[in-house]
Amino acid sequence: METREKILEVAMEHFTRLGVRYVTMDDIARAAGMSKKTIYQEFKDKEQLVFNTFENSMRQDQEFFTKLSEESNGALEHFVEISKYIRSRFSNINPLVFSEIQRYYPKCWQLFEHYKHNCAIKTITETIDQGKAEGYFRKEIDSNIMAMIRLEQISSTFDPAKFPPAKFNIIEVQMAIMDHFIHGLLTDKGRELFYKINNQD
DNA sequence: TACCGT
DNA sequence: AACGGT
Repeated sequence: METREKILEVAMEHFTRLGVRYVTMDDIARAAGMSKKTIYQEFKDKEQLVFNTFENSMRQDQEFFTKLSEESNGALEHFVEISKYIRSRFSNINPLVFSEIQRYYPKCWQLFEHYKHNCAIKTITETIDQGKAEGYFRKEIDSNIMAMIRLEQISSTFDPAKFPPAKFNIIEVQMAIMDHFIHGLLTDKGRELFYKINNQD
């Protein structure tokens, strides 16, 4: 594997599991089996490593979502698949990582914000529109407003002031909100399919 | 790996 | 004292 990719992979695993500030450059060098010098040849400083690590991971997520929407059999299945992905993806993430990045790595946080406003809202809006056309989602709802609400819901689960990790399991909160959100969109026909999808596995 | 500055 | 950076 390429040196740079190896570093990004090790860094992502460490940052998400233990927290960005807790993990030192020495830790990453040791885990990647290389010297710090090698890391600093690829990345200017820790801030850049953090930025590139999350940038890389978001790119991978984006690729996954694109593939998912190409393969999906409709908007509702798509939402359910995304829900599964989120569950697996976030089960290993220390929920404190996001507030940590917001506070100490503002450039990296801006990357998240940029993604939210330029990609995520568009993708969710399109999926809701598709579900309407398929007759699974209510036509009277405003797709764009619901997409924005959905993003705010997801963001809120990572805010320790709203859902303290000591009291709440983030994955459970995510799943509860997702279920509630989808029910708000569904037509009778959609609800029928939704129950069918949920009971098949 | 040892070391320095913060 | 610990950690980023050389």
